Amino acid sequence: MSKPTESELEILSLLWEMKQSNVRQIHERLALTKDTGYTTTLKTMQNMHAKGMVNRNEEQRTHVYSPVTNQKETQKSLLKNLVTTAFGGSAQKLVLQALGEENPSKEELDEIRAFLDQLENKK
Amino acid sequence: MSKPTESELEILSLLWEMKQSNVRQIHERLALTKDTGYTTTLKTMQNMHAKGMVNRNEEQRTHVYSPVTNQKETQKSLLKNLVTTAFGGSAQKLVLQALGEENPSKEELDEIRAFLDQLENKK
DNA sequence: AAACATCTACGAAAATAATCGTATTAAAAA
DNA sequence: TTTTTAATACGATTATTTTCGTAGATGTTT
Repeated sequence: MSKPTESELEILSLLWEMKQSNVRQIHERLALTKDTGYTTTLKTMQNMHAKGMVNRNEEQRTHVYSPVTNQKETQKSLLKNLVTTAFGGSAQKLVLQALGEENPSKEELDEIRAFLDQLENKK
Repeated sequence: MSKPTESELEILSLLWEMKQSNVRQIHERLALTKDTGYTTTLKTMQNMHAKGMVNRNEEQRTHVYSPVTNQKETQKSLLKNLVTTAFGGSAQKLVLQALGEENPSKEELDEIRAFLDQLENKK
């Protein structure tokens, strides 16, 4: 799967959230934060379909789109890409940096600790 | 500072590592992993200079480039961007996902734990 | 049925990124 | 000094992304 562009990722994010959607719904969500035309959204979604990034149900006149890849899959590849290009290949550095910026709550810290323990037990 | 493109980020990474460099050196490093012409590298670096992304010392015929922003700064903004666009704004999710992929060593796990403790003490 | 609204398809334009060829100039070597 | 090497500048080309206008088809309302 090719790396989604910024615009495509915006739409993908909405599709993950909505499971499936037509162009109109996506467009209205986008229009909340972004000044863009309907046909622009349409075209982007058509492009995504042409790239095999989304499924399209054409049974009805109003096509229904859904993501091909799940969110985790995509997040994984984007993360990997960022680690490689910006963190010299070190996921460890990315994690520490992200933690430093995040200002996590006590609960979040504990959740991470639990996860670390779980990782360690696997070994 | 505008978001660097993929090519620009490759070059930035090398500049962070080398502190400063001329075009030739950067190009030779790039050429190890990528089939690209010298003038392509040159042009990209000129573009980066035009965007204010790198400094350029023109005292010598061979110009010397250096990064304007440090690595952390840039990593921070790229991370933030990824969290926003791909992780629905949740840095926590990004951290957990990254940890899951990383398969960290015992030492790395301990380093993260230490960092978590340090974060907690700050509160 | 006529007018209107709302789809998709299609193409084209504008903006951005990536690539490279050529010209020119300065330094180094012969 | 002549030749060769190596640097920058500049423009052009290609590819990709973003954007939108228009046409045509299909519903919906009056």
